[in-house]
Amino acid sequence: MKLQQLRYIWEVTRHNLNVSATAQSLFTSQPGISKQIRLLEDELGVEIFARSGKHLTRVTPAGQAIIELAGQVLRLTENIKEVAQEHSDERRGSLSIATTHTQARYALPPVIRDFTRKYPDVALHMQQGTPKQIAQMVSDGQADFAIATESLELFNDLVLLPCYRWNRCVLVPRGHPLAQLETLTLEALAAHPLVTYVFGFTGRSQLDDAFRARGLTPNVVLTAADADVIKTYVRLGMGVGIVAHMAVDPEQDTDLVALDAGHLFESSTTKIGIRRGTFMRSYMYDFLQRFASHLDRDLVDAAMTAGPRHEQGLFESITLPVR
Amino acid sequence: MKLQQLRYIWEVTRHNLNVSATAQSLFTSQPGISKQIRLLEDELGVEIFARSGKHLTRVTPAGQAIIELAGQVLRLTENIKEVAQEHSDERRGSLSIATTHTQARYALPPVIRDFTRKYPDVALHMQQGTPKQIAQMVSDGQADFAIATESLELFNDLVLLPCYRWNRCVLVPRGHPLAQLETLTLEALAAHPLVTYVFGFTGRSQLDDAFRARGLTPNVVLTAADADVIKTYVRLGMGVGIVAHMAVDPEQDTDLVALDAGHLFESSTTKIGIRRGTFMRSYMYDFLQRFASHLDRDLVDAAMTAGPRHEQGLFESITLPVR
DNA sequence: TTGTCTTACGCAGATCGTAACTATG
DNA sequence: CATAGTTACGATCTGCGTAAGACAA
Repeated sequence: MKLQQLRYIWEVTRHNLNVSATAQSLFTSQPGISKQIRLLEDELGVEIFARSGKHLTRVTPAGQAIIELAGQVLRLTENIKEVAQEHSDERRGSLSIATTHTQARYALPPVIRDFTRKYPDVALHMQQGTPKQIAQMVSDGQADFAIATESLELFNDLVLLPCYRWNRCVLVPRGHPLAQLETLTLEALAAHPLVTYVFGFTGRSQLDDAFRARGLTPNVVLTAADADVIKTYVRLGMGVGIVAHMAVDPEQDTDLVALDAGHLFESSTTKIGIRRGTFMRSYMYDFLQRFASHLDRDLVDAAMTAGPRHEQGLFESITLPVR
Repeated sequence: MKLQQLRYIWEVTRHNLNVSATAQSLFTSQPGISKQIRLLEDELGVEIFARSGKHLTRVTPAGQAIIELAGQVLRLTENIKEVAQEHSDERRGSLSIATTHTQARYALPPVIRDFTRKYPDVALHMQQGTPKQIAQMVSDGQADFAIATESLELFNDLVLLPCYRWNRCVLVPRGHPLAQLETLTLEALAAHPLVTYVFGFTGRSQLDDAFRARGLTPNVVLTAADADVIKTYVRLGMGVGIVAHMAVDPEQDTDLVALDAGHLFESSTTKIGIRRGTFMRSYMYDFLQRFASHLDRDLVDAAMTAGPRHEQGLFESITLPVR
């Protein structure tokens, strides 16, 4: 059994059992992979992939279990490399952050700026995606941190670190009737066409919940994955925008009026998800604390080593900042 | 990074950093190991072992972490092999049981007999040792099951499965004054020289506790690791024996009188310890249930996947058999 | 001086890529 | 007929063993 063989079966599975495509992505030859897989199967005495003729059609039950274990092995070898790098040069390495537009655009910039300044030799990758995509990326080891408000709890191999709470603003053009109201209500909102986040993004579910709880059906005419797009359509007069409070820029958005909506909706909590078992580089701890100052090393370590679904208790006594 | 390199650093550590001895135990050459370790260190860019001149003197901090991870990798590769074998031939394999004399001599024989009859192609190894030794063996992966009454809880990488409860008998030669008493008391026992188990064996601690709780100091004149030796000395008139109830054979021990002592001592619980993360072969589940019928597959799986120190709750509602 | 690791060197086996072949859809 | 996997073969690399050298206890 070779590490490469384990890598091959893992990668072939990730490429929908297409050996040729796997070979391309690994910059090696297709026969090489085929042969190594055969050799592994011979050594183990089990078929890992079921073949119909010359095509790999599916993973055998034994293969399921073996590939799962192979994945664990590969992640551990990654950890070994990380440990080695940490001890050879603790300021050099890489950090891959998967996140949503909202975080990337409004929450992360100052943190990223300071971080790259302090760690010029840490290669920083930022990948954008839907909350589910980014959670999947971290779960698969393609990224180190998932930063989002939604969907992270669906993956139970992720440790979730709550970072901050936030609430919403209603955005209207100057002179809009809603801006004249003394107190904003859900009923008033429901009377207007709305422009807000796509479902599955940026606390959209809390928004729907609030309307439903009052028996109202909001008239959402347009949804977008990010606040910049939403603002654009509010400016066009398509409707009333509902965005995260942090997405309002008092300097840039002078043509719009932002009405606080904290009393209308439950606040949402933005979290960082990290794969359980990930080796944490020192600069990773540093990043976490820069993003959310209560996330000190001890707390993070405690959360990472706590059993699945046990880590939330650690945060009960902590008051999260509100943004 | 190669699996062999990880195996080498792991084994070298287990052999007190003696490369030559490691090479011998692995039936390979010493330069081969040295070179592979060097190659691994070069690749990782960290020293794993600190050297003074040409001798490996200690493990570096980075090495500590790397070796720990390497161990996990190696255990996972073992699991892969087990999975493969389970799927290629679920009746062939091996089972290594580490246990104490008491279990091997009195509790296990019928189970072993039936088991080997049903699984002739499972190579059964039985290793005897002190409770601490056998727990260490399972923790190190040298054995699959640790069966004992004591010390297993000291290793928190073991899942503990309670099997049965048992109590003690007092053994005296025919005609001994204690045999005439209507009810046996601790005070009466304390008045006689005692022969019983060595500390750390077979529930010895419960025995000491009982005397101490009554403010008595037992006069233990002789201790042994097994009941056969104890009986021998009881026969020689050296003292009164206190052994596990199951160690008394009504047919063989006709020259001795066994007085039940269940009312004098707290009962002890014999447990099976299994390393967390071990892949369980189907015959292993079968063995467990033959040894303790309440240990069905679901219960064992639940205990194995429960977090450290959480598995005990699973057994709270189960009444263990008494032997 | 003994035990132990390192360096040097050569062989056997393994890996990988190219190219030709074959089966599937 | 195009796509994808297998077989065949040769160049290269790697791992391992022997033998000789170097350093500590």
